[in-house]
Amino acid sequence: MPISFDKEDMKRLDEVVATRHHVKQGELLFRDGEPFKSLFAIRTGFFKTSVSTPDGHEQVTGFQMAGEIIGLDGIVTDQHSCNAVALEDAEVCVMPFANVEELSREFPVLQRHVHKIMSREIVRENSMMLLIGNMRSEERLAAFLLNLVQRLHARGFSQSEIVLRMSREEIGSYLGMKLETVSRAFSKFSDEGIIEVKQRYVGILNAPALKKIVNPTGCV
Amino acid sequence: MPISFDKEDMKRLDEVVATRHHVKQGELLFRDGEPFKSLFAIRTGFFKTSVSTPDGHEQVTGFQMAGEIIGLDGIVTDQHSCNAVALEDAEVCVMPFANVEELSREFPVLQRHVHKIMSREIVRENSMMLLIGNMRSEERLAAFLLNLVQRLHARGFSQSEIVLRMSREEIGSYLGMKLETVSRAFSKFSDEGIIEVKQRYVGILNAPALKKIVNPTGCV
DNA sequence: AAGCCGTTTTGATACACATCAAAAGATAGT
DNA sequence: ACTATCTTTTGATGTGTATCAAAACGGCTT
Repeated sequence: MPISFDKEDMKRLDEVVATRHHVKQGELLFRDGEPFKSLFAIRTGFFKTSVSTPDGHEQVTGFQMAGEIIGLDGIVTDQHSCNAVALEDAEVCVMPFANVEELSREFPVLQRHVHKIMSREIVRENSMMLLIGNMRSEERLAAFLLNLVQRLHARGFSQSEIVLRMSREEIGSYLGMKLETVSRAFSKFSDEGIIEVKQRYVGILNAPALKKIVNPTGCV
Repeated sequence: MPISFDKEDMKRLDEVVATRHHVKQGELLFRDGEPFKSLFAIRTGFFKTSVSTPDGHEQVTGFQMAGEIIGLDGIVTDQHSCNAVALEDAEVCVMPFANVEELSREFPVLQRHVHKIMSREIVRENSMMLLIGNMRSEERLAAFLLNLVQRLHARGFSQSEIVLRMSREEIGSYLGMKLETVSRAFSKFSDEGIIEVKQRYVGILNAPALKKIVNPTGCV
């Protein structure tokens, strides 16, 4: 948090994130239809969120990692409208939304922060629509991998190595393609020497090439 | 607005929506990259928002009508990240975001309202990802038409008649398909007697059939 | 009313991805 | 270590939608 607060302020702000919660791999943090009470800040671990069609088809709507906030979908109806599943053992801060709102009124910086988080999610989903609606399968996977390393790198992990926490099927669902197509795209990139794949480990050997796949007219 | 304010309050709240702005058909309300200052509440008219790939491909991210808010994308970076174009002559209320934030701190109902609007947009985009990622072209168009009449009906328009404000190409961009495919789906529905199409006029003759196309296992 | 332009429709063909199928490889339990 | 199960890879085939092309239609200008 960029601004300095006095001790009293800090104590109040701490209250909002006081309680923590552990979620084991495979467990739900919340599910579609459940009453909404709190946002969750991920401390450690990795989540996926997803929505479903009535006939059971799942669409992964996002993958979230440490430092990211989940649960924003629940605000509008006071009910969650998606499922959040831990893809590895995780710890979250439970932030009762009533507290968040109360403190936001008191601390403009926090208010601004909350607004930015929600806006960021809207912008992210805009770009996902662009991705799913306009790109072909290999472009989607390349964009996905670049996004993932970039976020991991921002958290102090390697700039060129990923250990995927999700299956091919989950990647496919997120990107609007079938698991076989995901696998084929991985193999193709691997054959071309752009990446190195061993199960869920992915090494990025040629990042510029990946970027070029996403944006063929590499005019940046 | 559901809650009652005293006169002084109303005056202050009015300030936030004091200035109005007219946008002619085809004109931009804001464009990608432009500094973000205000949200816009649509009073009359019809807008589309879109993002673009570097190579010029456009993805329509939404169609907005009276009563809806646009500009939320700009909050996170203080820059707009999409374009908003009027599809018919329109009037908007300009709501400087600094005012919105200030008054939100003062009036919890307003704060709650702002949060819900942002959350609603997040949920809408989740369902768009599901639509584009999992459904076939005819299902997408059916869902699109149902969504449109529902929103129009909520504004006092017909439950079964639409005058489209957007071209086949714009519909296609929004739904992740080509304009020819949109046209073919329209023709198919028309042949089947589900809808009546004459240019941009669409009459819905058999709403249940449309719903069944979206959700084949009509278990609701 | 004639001519021009952009939009929409319709047809023929091509291709990207889905689907179906099976083998190979990992992972877990006994 | 060995079987059972799940995940991933790879191949063969099918299909939905894109692409290419041209005609039909409607709106606008003069």
